[in-house]
Amino acid sequence: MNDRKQHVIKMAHQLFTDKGFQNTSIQDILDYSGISKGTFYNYFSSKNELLITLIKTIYKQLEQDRNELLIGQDPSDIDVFIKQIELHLNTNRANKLISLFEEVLILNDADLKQFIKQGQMRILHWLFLRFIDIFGENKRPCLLDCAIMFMGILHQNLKYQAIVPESNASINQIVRYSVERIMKMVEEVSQSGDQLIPPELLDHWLPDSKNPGPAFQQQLYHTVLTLKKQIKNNNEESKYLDLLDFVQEELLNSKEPRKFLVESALLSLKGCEPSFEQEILQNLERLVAVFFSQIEETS
Amino acid sequence: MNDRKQHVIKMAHQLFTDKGFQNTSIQDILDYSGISKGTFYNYFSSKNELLITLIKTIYKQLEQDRNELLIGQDPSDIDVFIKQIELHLNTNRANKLISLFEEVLILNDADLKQFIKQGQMRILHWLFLRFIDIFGENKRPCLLDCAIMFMGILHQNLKYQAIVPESNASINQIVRYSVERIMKMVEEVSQSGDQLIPPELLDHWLPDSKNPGPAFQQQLYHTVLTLKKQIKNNNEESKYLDLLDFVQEELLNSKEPRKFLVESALLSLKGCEPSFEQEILQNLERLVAVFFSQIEETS
DNA sequence: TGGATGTTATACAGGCAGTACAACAAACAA
DNA sequence: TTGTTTGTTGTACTGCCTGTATAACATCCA
Repeated sequence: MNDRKQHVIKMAHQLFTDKGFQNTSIQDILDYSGISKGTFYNYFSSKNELLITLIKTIYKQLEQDRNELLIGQDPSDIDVFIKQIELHLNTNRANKLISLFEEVLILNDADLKQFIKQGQMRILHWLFLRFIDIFGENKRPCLLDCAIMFMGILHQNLKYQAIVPESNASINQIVRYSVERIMKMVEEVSQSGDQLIPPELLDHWLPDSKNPGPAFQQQLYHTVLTLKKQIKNNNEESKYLDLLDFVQEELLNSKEPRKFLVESALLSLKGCEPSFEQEILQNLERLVAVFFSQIEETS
Repeated sequence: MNDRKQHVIKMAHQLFTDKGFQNTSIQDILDYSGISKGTFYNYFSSKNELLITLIKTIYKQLEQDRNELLIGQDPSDIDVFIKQIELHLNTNRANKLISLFEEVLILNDADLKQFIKQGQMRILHWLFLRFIDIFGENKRPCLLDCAIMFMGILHQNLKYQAIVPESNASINQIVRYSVERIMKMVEEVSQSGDQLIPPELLDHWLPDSKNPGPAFQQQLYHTVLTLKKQIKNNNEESKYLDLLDFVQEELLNSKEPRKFLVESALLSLKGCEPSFEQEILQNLERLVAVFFSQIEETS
């Protein structure tokens, strides 16, 4: 990435943590980082896209650091787990990521929402896998529930601890307290046999990068179908049908999907706007974007 | 409140739940409710103020309904508690309050933030008092922590349940599951003796409780509850229970509370002095006095 | 009948996001 | 060297938003 672009991201990050995302105007970013409007829109299509790249860089680093803590250690060692959680929390706090996340979830930007939700899903997935390390494969059925509840317990404890006037508890204490609770809870839940969400559902939520998950397949299939129905009356019917088929085929069954071809196809489809409902076409675009972002992450 | 103003609030509420708070412009509200800009700014100083009054009306109703569920019931009955929680969640869902809340917490409006945070504190406080009802005074030291964690568990379970494709779990199941967990957890935590936040801090967070309103309601209801427990062994038990219920009902839900009746009831209660802890009864008297002094002030 | 109060319509100032475009700068190839 | 490409700048513009101001109109009540 460009040095200059990097610099803009850094300055924007500072502004976001100082004044909040919403409360930072693009003009602020321009002034603060000393670039012109034209350049900004050359780098990013919007403030949201800037935020996405910002969060991506932070989290890529975090996941790497977090996994390094595990190298050469016993994965069932609870102290290692606690260290990893603390790393998470400290990163979050240092970058004020939580408030940024919350802020973003409000915005009516589908892309951004999708992106954040996937990030949370990845954390949940990681937590689930670590719980299996720690508590054992035989407790698997209840461990997704427990991972979900652990996030709730931890966040809530942190939130109210922050309000306490003279906060006498360190992050370490809160994490240890929360971990203590979840350890007992895992025992209790696994004995009771209760289950809210079977862990298999994780695969639906978190499409395997190279092998798109069934949920993704279904969504794509459904979207394409809806679009196909809408072009019934068009005179260039077959052309658009072929384009849609191509996109679907390339995403689902090609080993190395060619991004440029798919995007070109989308562009052509857009050219026939009146035939399509705007919303559905945007859905397709979103799906394609999600698909390729996952490809690029893993490579 | 003005009928017209009420109507504006109603229309705005609909727009907010449909399109989100941020995404609804004042112009939208003007068009949708058919008033002019001048009138709007005559009613409210800003969109934020409108939101505050909106949330206030909803929550006033909710707290009343929620407390009514308890009248004449055993306060330690877990099923009553579950019903109250469900009422909360259903109201939240029906009004899309949660997203509104989250949305608001972002905005850089200090008033609004304060208002919402106090609302959350009130819920937490209520939860804490209910936990004392349910689990007993002797577990008090850990019950604020448990109330906090219960909120985390419940919200997180709901959040991820909502993502499940074919949500086969009802709200009732989720609440029951969460309550089951917290019950076991209370036992565990109270035995371990761990504590994160001492319950005394609640008083620091909450605004002064002298002024009536929701805080007053909670105090009243809790005082009455404590008294009820103390008369368990009395031979004229039912009579005193009825008296207490009457006082609570008259203060909270009557449009024109009859002072003479309430005071007569207090006198009768005093007649059975040995059964009551002096201090608690005086609390009740003080609350009643405060209540009527406020009534007389405003009339 | 006349004043108080509430309401409307409209114009206006100031701020924001995003687009468009002409002019400039630096790198690079022939 | 010259011409081209590519990135950058500054500025102007559209369109949407909030919040203020005000003249004209409506309604109620004494």
